Amino acid sequence: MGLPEYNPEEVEKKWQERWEREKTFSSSVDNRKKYYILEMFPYTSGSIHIGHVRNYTIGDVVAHFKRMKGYNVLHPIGFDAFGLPAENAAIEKGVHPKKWTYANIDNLRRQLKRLGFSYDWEREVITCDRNYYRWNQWFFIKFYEKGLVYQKKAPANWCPACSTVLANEQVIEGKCYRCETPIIQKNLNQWFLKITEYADELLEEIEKMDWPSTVKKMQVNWIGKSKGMQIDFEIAESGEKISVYTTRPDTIFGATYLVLSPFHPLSEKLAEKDPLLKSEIELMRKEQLIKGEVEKRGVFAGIWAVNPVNREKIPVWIANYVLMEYGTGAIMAVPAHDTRDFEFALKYNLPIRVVVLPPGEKNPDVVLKEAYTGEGIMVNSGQFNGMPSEKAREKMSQWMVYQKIGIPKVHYKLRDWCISRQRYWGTPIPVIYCERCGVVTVPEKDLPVELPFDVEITGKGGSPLAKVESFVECTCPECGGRARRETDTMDTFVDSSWYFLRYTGKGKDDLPFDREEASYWMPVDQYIGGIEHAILHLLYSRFFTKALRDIGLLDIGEPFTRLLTQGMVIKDGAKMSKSKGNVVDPEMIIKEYGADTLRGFILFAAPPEVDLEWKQEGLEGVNRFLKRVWRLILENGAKWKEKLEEIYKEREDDKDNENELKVMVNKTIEKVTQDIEQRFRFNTALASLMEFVNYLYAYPDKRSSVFKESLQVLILLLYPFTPHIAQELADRMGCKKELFSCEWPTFKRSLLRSDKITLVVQVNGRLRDRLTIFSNQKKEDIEKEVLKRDKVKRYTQGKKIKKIIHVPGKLINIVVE
RNA sequence: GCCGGAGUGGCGGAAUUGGCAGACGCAGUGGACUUAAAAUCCACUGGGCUAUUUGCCCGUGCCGGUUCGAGUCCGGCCUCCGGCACCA
Repeated sequence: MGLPEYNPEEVEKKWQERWEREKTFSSSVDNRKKYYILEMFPYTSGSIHIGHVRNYTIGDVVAHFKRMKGYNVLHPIGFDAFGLPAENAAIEKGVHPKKWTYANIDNLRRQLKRLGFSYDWEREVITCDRNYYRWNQWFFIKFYEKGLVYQKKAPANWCPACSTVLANEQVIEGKCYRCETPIIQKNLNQWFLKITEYADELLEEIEKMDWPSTVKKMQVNWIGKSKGMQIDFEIAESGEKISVYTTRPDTIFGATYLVLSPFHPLSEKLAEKDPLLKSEIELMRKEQLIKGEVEKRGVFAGIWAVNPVNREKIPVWIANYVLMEYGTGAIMAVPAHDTRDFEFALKYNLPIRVVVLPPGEKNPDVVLKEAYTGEGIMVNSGQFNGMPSEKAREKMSQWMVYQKIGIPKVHYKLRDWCISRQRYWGTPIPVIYCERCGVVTVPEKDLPVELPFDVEITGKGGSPLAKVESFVECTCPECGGRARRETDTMDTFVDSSWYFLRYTGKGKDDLPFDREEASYWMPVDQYIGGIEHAILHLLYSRFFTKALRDIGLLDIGEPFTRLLTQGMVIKDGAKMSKSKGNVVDPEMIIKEYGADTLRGFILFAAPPEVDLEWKQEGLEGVNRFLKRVWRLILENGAKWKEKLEEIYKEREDDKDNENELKVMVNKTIEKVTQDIEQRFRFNTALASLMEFVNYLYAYPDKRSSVFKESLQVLILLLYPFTPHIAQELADRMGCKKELFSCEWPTFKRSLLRSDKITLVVQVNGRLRDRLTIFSNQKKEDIEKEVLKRDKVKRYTQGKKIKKIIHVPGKLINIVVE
């Protein structure tokens, strides 16, 4: 036949080299409308895996599409390069973390280029570069000045295996998010970012975001806002105050005892006087430090409190189920209406008094089998008896405020973000401890505090930096006296909280990012990444953006307008992982089938947000499709046209064929456009392209100019998905331009439907017949014709027609009795 | 326990606003080409009853409802997946 065969490796390398040489996808500020598309940058351990390929392919489709739609597209990439794995490699293999990391980056970069992603490589960001992490330090100092950073001694989540502190968000089911070692608590002096200051704003604005509702919900739950009352109880003997926090002030008449956390200051005080109590409290403290549910235990504190609403004397207990970190560290126990209090009261035989009567219940002294936590009618509650509990909640709150017993209070589950890590491979915290001046931040001119290269990493005995004397010992920038440097480094989530801002400028080093460029490009229009970052990274980035706005560096408060969370790639029913041995290496696939086939398959196999089951056979299907496209184009050697016009022409004397082909082309354009633009459904977009190709193969008149233009449309529509083959075929057709600069084909509305339509005919909702009609036929004529059909008569004969439902162009349903 | 999400052929999935269930692809079956294989092309492919086609019945996790019409909406369950979890 003499047609060149499809050789993906040759084609792909040719264009990849050209894209690199000519910096094809480089972008800069201009007067077009901008579009910032971003995928979560890769962590620099090892090599690219299929999950990355999925993430980046989705982004690349959108980037190409938007370019063709005329947007000025920013599509950058970089590397998240600090973190524990680099140190683990050092411990296991004896490689320096820096060498290991940069070697990995070289490999990742090569692999990404081999996949042909349209990145602007001039904007590459590497978070372990001194020119990047110096800005982490600079932000730290700015935040410190603004009061958004503080240090405190606090019990910290400590991972014994990693010998470091972890943030709350990094503790998953009581275990380390990285190594799954059970977490213990340790009291340490640590640095915190005041994310709680933004709790309300983070909560309010999440509602408005075009994000998946699951992610929004997860963040809302994580912030965990609750509205209630802080109520003061008095200790009977001394008149001292104990404040409790409750969301159910309406149940206060049912409070039959009070409970203190074992960490409560009063528990501490009582323990001092009573050695027996002290040992009990210490035991409970230990129990509480174990994450997860522990059997409820408690002890009578030996004192009594007075319920402010009815002056009743109630016992004070200390129990392991009350947390010091939330509310006031003390609660009023209402066993009748709280499941935990109920369980505890049963165990220690404490009184249970019903104050909210469940609907249908008449007896105010009913004996409950379990706590009733719903709403109902108030009983045993003095002047509030007979009121619905929702209303009582409001009235009693007002009354308590008036009586000066309590005040309304809002609490959050969100905690401040602890950023101290006792590790080497991270950003040094720019703080100096001076014997005379105390805590001093490093002056801006001395930044960056550079991470020393010569260090011994053993994984044991605390921070490796603490052992580097040349690093630790320094002079105080204020008094010039002897001082010591902070040896903790920052959580790597700090690095990823602003990298998207760094991309907006090209390597300017007098500022973290150029304000003008940032205000042009930001916010990110579309962000794409794994659902596993729903809380951590996405919440931190939102906080950072707001904090940067408040120190005057940004005009916006939300970094990511639209978010897509892609599903995992699964093989043999499990997430791909080395330990399970079910990993598929993208490079092997590329070698065998080419990058276009890999990209095509991963888009075709499932919608982006759904988990994708890896099936080698499916890959071959997409490869077959690309080969079919290759042959279709080359066999019919059409010439590339500057402007498409034949496919939009409407002519009365069109042959059926021709009209149908035009409809097919226009419908395919519409479908692919909508699937990319509105729905992110690349699987159905590709399916419609496959249908289109099947149709073109079967088309009888392959010499017509409409057919030839159709081939060009096919190439243009295919380009975002499988750019190399599309570009090559366009080139062979004589296209002088790169496809990204070609216009995305439009469709003509009047050509979305052919003259002849197949109408579905139902009788009583059941399909009985099909009828071909002309789109301009009158409604009444169609109905008459339908009723004459044999297949219809069979079901309507001798029956009364009640009504006819006619959905024009779609179906007719004849309803008979 | 609480909060999300999802259940459709042998498989991945499609059906966008309530209107032909199963697009597209995989696997499978039959055929063409071939000395043969690969590649490619063509046809069939949810289940059952019919058996010449026509045709009829059943079918989207289960039970019920709304509607001319339900995979889609409503009520009640079941199962699986994800998140949070002594948060007062």
